[in-house]
Amino acid sequence: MEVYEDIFAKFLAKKGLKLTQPRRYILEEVFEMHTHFNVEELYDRIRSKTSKISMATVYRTIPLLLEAGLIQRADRSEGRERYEHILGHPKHIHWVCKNCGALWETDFNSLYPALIKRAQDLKFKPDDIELTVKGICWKCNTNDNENQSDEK
Amino acid sequence: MEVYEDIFAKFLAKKGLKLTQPRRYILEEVFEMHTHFNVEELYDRIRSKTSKISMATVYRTIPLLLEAGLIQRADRSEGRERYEHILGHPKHIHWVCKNCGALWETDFNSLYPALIKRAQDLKFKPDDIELTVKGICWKCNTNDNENQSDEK
DNA sequence: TTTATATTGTTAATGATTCTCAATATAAAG
DNA sequence: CTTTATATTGAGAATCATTAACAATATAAA
Ligand SMILES: [Mn+2]
Ligand SMILES: [Mn+2]
Ligand SMILES: [Zn+2]
Ligand SMILES: [Zn+2]
Repeated sequence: MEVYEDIFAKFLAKKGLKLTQPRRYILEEVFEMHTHFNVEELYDRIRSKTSKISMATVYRTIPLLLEAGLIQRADRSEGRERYEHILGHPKHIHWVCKNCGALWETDFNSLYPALIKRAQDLKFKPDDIELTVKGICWKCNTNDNENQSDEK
Repeated sequence: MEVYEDIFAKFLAKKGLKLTQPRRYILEEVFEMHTHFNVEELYDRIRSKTSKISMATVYRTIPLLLEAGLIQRADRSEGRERYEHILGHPKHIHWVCKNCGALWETDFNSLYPALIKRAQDLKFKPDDIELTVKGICWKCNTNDNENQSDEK
C-alpha cells in the first residue's frame, strides 16, 4: 500500500468517510501524474482506464484531497483551477513564461527560512506558501530580438 | 490629471483606442478603492455614482488595465477573480488567514532582491511576482484553544 | 439479513465570464 | 457644421466550470 493511500484512508476514517473504489482511482491517478492538472484532465485519464467514475465524484474528491494535504492548488489557466500532488514534491517556486507558457519549478532554498522567520515576526502560523513568478523564460528571451529599443 | 489617467491614456492611444467616459469611471474607481476587489464590486461602486456604465464594459476594461500595468490579479475567492491597483502599492506579500479570512500585506524587503538574484541565475526575466502565504493569523491563533493536543 | 449511513451517477442549476450585435459615440476630414 | 470611418457601448444570449439535488446503490456494523 502506497504512503498516500495510507494517509488518505486515515484522513477519511477520521471523518467517518470511506476509501471507496472511485476515490481510489482518483488518488492513484493523482499520484501517477507528475504535472499540474485540472479536473477534466484527471477525469479523462481515469476514464481511459475504467468507466467506473463520474465527473461529479472527481469534483467532490478534490476538496478532500486538498484537506488531507495530498494535493494543492497550483495555478489557474483559462478559468480552470489546476492542482498538483504534494508527496515527493516539496514546496517549490513556480516560474511561468508569459510568452511560451512553459512552467519551471525550483526549490525555495534560502527563501523558505526567510519566509518562516517573517511569519514568526507576524505571529502568523503559515500553512500553504504559494510563490509564482511570471515573466519571460531564457528561451523566449534569446529568440526574441524585438525587445531591445523601447518604441517607435 | 492623475498619473494613472495619463498612463492609461497613453497606453490606449498607442493601441489606437480612446479614453472614453466609461473607461474613465472605471479607472477612477479602481484607484479610489484601496482593497482587493472583484468585477462586481467595482461595477456596483461605479453604479452607485452613475448609471452610465455596464457590466460588459467593466469586464472588457479589466484586461486593458492589466495590460497597461495599472492593476494586477490579487487572489481568487469563491470562484471570483480579484484585483488591486498597482500605483502607490509596491509589490507586497499577501498573508491570508484560513480561519477568519483576514488579509495582511507586508513588504517583500530582503526577499525581493533574493528572488531577483534567483531569477538571474535562471536567466528568467521576471515581471509579476505573486507571493501568498495562507495560514492562521495571530488573532485566530490566540482565540482558538482547541489546537493544543492532536486528537481524541 | 437488517439497518443506518455514506456514496455515487445523472441531470439540472448556478454563476462568472465572454460573445453577439445593433445603436451610439468619437475624431478626423471635408 | 456635415460626412464618414472606426471604435465603443449596453443588453442580453451563450459558454463553461463548478455545485447542488435526488434517487439508486454500496458499505459496514449490528
Ligand atoms: Mn508545481
Ligand atoms: Mn494586495
Ligand atoms: Zn518562454
Ligand atoms: Zn484569522
